[in-house]
This record gives sequence, C-alpha cells and structure tokens, in this order.
Amino acid sequence: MEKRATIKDVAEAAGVGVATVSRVLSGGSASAATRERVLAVAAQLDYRPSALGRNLRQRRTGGMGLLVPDLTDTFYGQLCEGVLACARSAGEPVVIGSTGGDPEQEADLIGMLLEQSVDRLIAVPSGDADTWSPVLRAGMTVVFADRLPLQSSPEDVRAAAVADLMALDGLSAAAPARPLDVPAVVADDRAGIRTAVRYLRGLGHKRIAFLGGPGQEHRVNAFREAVGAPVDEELVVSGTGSRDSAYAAASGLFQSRPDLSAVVAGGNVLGEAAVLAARELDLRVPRDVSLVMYDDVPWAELCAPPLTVIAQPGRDMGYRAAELVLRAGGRRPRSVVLPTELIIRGSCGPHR
Amino acid sequence: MEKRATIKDVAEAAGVGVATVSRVLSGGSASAATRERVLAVAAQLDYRPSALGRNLRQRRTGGMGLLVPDLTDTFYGQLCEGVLACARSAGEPVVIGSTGGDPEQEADLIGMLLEQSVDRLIAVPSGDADTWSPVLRAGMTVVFADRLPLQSSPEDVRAAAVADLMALDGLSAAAPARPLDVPAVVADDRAGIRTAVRYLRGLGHKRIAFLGGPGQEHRVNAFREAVGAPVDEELVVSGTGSRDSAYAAASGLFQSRPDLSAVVAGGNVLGEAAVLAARELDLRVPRDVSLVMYDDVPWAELCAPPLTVIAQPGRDMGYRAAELVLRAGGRRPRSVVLPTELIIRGSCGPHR
DNA sequence: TTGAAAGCGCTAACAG
DNA sequence: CTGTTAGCGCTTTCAA
Repeated sequence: MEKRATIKDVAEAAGVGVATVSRVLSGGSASAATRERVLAVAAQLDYRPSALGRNLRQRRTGGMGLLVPDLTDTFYGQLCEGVLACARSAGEPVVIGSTGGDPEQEADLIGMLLEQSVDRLIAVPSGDADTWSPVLRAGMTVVFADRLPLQSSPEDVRAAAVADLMALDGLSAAAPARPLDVPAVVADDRAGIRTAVRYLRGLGHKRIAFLGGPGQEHRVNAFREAVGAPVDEELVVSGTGSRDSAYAAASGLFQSRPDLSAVVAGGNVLGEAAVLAARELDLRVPRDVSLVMYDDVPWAELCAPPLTVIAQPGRDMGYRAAELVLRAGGRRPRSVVLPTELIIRGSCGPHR
Repeated sequence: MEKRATIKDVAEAAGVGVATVSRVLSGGSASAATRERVLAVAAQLDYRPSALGRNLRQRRTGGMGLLVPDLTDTFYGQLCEGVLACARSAGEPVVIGSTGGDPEQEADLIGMLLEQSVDRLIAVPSGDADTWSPVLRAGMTVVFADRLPLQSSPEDVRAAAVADLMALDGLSAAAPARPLDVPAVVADDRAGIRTAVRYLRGLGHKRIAFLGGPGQEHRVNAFREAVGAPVDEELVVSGTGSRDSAYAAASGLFQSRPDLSAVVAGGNVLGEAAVLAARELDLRVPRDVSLVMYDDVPWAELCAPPLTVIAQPGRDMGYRAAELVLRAGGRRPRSVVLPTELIIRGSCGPHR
C-alpha cells in the first residue's frame, strides 16, 4: 500500500510548478510542450488528482446527494438507477440515503450531507416545507423527484397541495403560493389518476376506493378531483409507508366497505398489499374487486391476474432530476412533468 | 445563503484556541468549564464541523462505497437497505454505484471512489480477481457481499470457485488458494441449492435445470454438486444479467429441453424470466414444470402460483457487510456465511 | 505562459 | 489543560 502521487510529485518530476500542473489537468492554458510533458509524467506516475484537496479549496463537494424513502420499493430502485446513470456519465459521485419515509431520519441525513458539504440534492421528500426551507437557505441546490413536500401549516395543507398541482399543470390559481420554489420532476399524477378513474367508471364501477401512502397528497387530491364531489371519504385511506401498514389499510378498507367494487392503489407497495389483503379475504380480482396500481413494475405482469397499472417512468424521472441538479448553473431550472400511461392487463373487470 | 461558521469562528467567540475546540468536539480532554463554554458557543453559532477539512487532514474520506449490479433487482435493494441502516446508525455517508454487472463500469466506479479517497468499500463484484487485486493493493478495505470475484486465469476458474466454497465452509482444500484474501458476507448457497434440489428430487423430478446469471458460479457449482455426476450440461444455462437475456435463456432452455420437469432459478430476476417464459410457451407451473427461485421477494407470494423460494437474508447481508467494513480496525475480519431457508409455496409439484 | 504563495477547515504535534 | 503552528492537496490570484 504505497501512497498516491500528489500534484507536487508531478510538478517536481516534470520540472514545473504545481500551478502549471493544475492548469494543464483542468484544461487551462499552457504551451504545447509543457502540456505534453506534464501529461506524460502524470500518466507515468499514475497520478489521480485528489478530490479532497480540490473540494476543500472550493469549499464544496462535487457530486450529489440522493434521498429516497425505501430501496426495496421497486419504483425507487428505478428512480435511483436513473440518477446513477446520469451521475456516472458525468463522473460524479452520489451519496445515497434511505429515509424510510420518516422526516426525522430525513433531517438526520440532510445534516450528514451538509456536514459533507454536498450542495446538490435530489430528494423524494418526506418532511414538509418547514423542514426543507432551512436546507434551501443553507444554499443547497435541491431538485425534488416523484413528489413535493407538503405545506407545513396544518390549516391549508390541502389547498396548497391543490394549488401546487395546478401550478405544475400550468394553471394559474388564486390559492396560496406554492410551498417551496424548488424545481421538481414528477409524474402527471392528475392525468394518471383521472385516466384510471375514467377507465373504471367506464367499466361500470361506482364505488371506487383510493389506497394511498404517506406523501401521496397529490394523488389523493387528484383522486378526489377525478371522482368528483361528493367524495365518499371512507373510501380514501392511507397507510404509513411500511408494508405492514399498507396491508392493514387495505384489509381495513375491504372489510369496512364491502360495497366497494374497485380500488386504485397509489404505489406498488400499496398494490401489493391490496392483492394480498383481497386474497386473504377471499375477494377475487377482478371478479369481486377491480384493481389499478400506480407504478409499472416487472412483477405486475406475473401477478394473477396480471395487474392493470398506471405506469410512470421511474428511470427517466431520476435521470432528468440528476440532469437538473447538475445543470443548475445559477439559473433555476423549470420543473418537469412526465407523462403516465394506463397499461391495461387483467385486474379490472366490469362491475357486477 | 450565509456561509457556515468555521472552527476558527467558534474559537474566537469562545476565547480559546482552535485546537481546544477541536478537542472538545471530538471528545478530547478539556476542563469542564472550557468544554461547556465551547459547546455553548458552538451550538449558538450552529457550528457544524466540515468533513472537508477533516478528510483532507486525515487523507481519507469517512464513510464507505457501495457497488451493486442493479438497484431494480429487489434483492440488491434489500442488501442496500441493510448497508444504509448500518451506515446511518454510524453517521457515515455512503457513496453508491450501480455497475450493471459490467466489469468496465465497475472499474470506472472504483476509479471514482479512489479519486474521492473513499477507502472502504462494500461490493457485489462483477469483475474478476485481476480487477480487484489493484484495489486491495491501493489500500482499500473491501468486503464482498453476495458473491466473490472469479479467479481470473481462464483455466482453473472452476477449481478456484470450488476451493473458495470449501474454504468458506471451513473445509481444507488441496485446490488452488482462494483468489483473493478479502472478507465476504455471502449466503450458504451450497446448502440452499442442495436443499432445493433434494426437495425437487423428493417430488420425483429427475431432469432439473439451473438458470443462472453472471457471477453465479458458486451457485452453478453448488447445483452441479447437488445433482451429482453425471451433470447434464444442457440443463445448466446462464443469462448475462439483463432481464431480456434472462428471458432468452429461460425460453431457450424450455424449448431445447422439453423433457425437463423442474428448474432452479439462481435469482429473482431469473425467476421472473422463468415464469414469463413458461407462460409464453404455455407451460403450466407447477403442472408442467416446477420452479424454485433464489431470493425471497415480496412479489413471490403474489405470483400465480406463489413461488417456492430459497430465501436469503438480503438486508442482514448488507448490514453485516457494513459492520465488517466499518469495524475493520487493522485486523482483517473473518468472512460470514448466512443461512438460507427453503420456503415452500405453490410452484413445485410432483413429477408427472 | 509560468511560478510563488496564500489559503480552504481541520487535526495533531509540540510547547507552555 | 491549552494555545501555537504546521501542514493535508488543491486552485487561484498575482507577479514576473
């Protein structure tokens, strides 16, 4: 284990000053002869500039942070793959953290990133606007993916979420301003949910339920909007993020409202729970209950019956978010809304 | 965006030297009075020590690197969650990379980590011993997870793999030495595969196939050993890692050997491919073909029929690996072999 | 075009 | 117990 060559070693071996080496290696001006010599020596010494020195000097770490709720959720796996693909092609390191959907863990992780001087972050947020404002004020460039943080004041949480959606859709709203002025890459949840609800309606379903998770206020609201008033709030339930809680929510829903004939699951973990709960209660899909799941994951096709899904481009979402956070050269990039697609397989049938 | 307080700011505000602040904050000796004052000032200034300065000074980055083949493979998602859980409780950052199972990308990512002075690494290796030796020589503390790198010399790849397994099992072998002297956390593939094969044999199956992926030499060899000589090599096939190639391999297998009655898939992506291919060819599971899949993933239960699996503790594997790489205080930690469990569900039936 | 020199924020000797 | 000081490896003025 011999120690690595430093810029000083290269400078001495090449008979030039360290500044010259630095310039040559970062594409600065230098005479052809000098450049050639430095490059040769550097290669010969197998010199690799240390990110440590550079980072300290520039008071910032290259690369980016990446915060997701759960890596065993296939959708977030896809999202991460997208981020990593972009980062790799840029040669940038990615510091990852899994929040478990818990604002506290999220805050801890943010603290860790701050300590590391990571000043670019892609996050699927769990905390609300109050937890994120300080981060932005600290000078971090953040891009949200998949969803946005909730407005913190308990009062108009709903109003803000709606306003937010409208803003993303390019509609003007007389509602409160968006909670945070941060670019985001999200799927067009509104259209996705609307399409699913219309599809189910077309099949004759009247009592359609929504099975949501934490941080899915957008989708819940989109659902409320899609079914139209009056909304049967008993048909709108949420788990807390874990597989167990998702199962409990699904099971509770099926038992308390045996009259429902269709359910829209807000994510693949929730869809999984719905299938399990239905089976446990001897409800046949789609005979007794129709199911549409958010997220297209490989196993949706293996299910019995294969699941009809609202597909959203997880990988693209990650890639785009990484692009945004990387290209954030001063100018604040605009948010991106990605299309969803209803993929009809076998989990929905006519209402009977 | 105001700049962060530095140790110097704290020192001045507290009327002490920077060294004292450093000591207090890292638990060194200091008088109660001084300690209290420094702590108060630090809190008041919201001081967070910069990892940049510390890292440069210590010529190493804290935290660890994590290299996996594919984050959309649920098993690796589980493994990562384990690593992250351990890292989080230690307050250490994790730099992640997805290799796509490609040795070249792996090498690139290793280079990136070296540049960042990340000197601890947990890896599910894709490259062979030749690509890993330099990494070790560079002074990195590495712990392999899930599998070990292959011996590079084409000749005795198989022998080495076998020797390796035996070494892990604590057996002495007259075969070539283990390729690399690196601690690893792996599942007891040998026992897992053996159990699965015996189970299938007990069901009356004679022609059992193995559907492997890249880097699964251990499992392939365990399979060969479990079925015993003579091995029908046509029944041992491998994909290259992508879902497409896994599907092609599975499909090819079913078509070329319609006489097979059971298949063991070496991982969940391969299992998925097997289910898909079987369905496409109108082979019913388990009527026409029985299937045992490596990895217990949530969706295994949702499959029709629910999949019988060889479960391995992905999360534990990651957690243990992180512990090893963190605790690697000079002493080289011993490898860990985690148990597997055959979980019988509905994808295996009697041979007919 | 080039080199010397000044730090970036921190820790670790070494004195006091 | 505490302060001073010397760098860690690099980039970046500032002169030459």
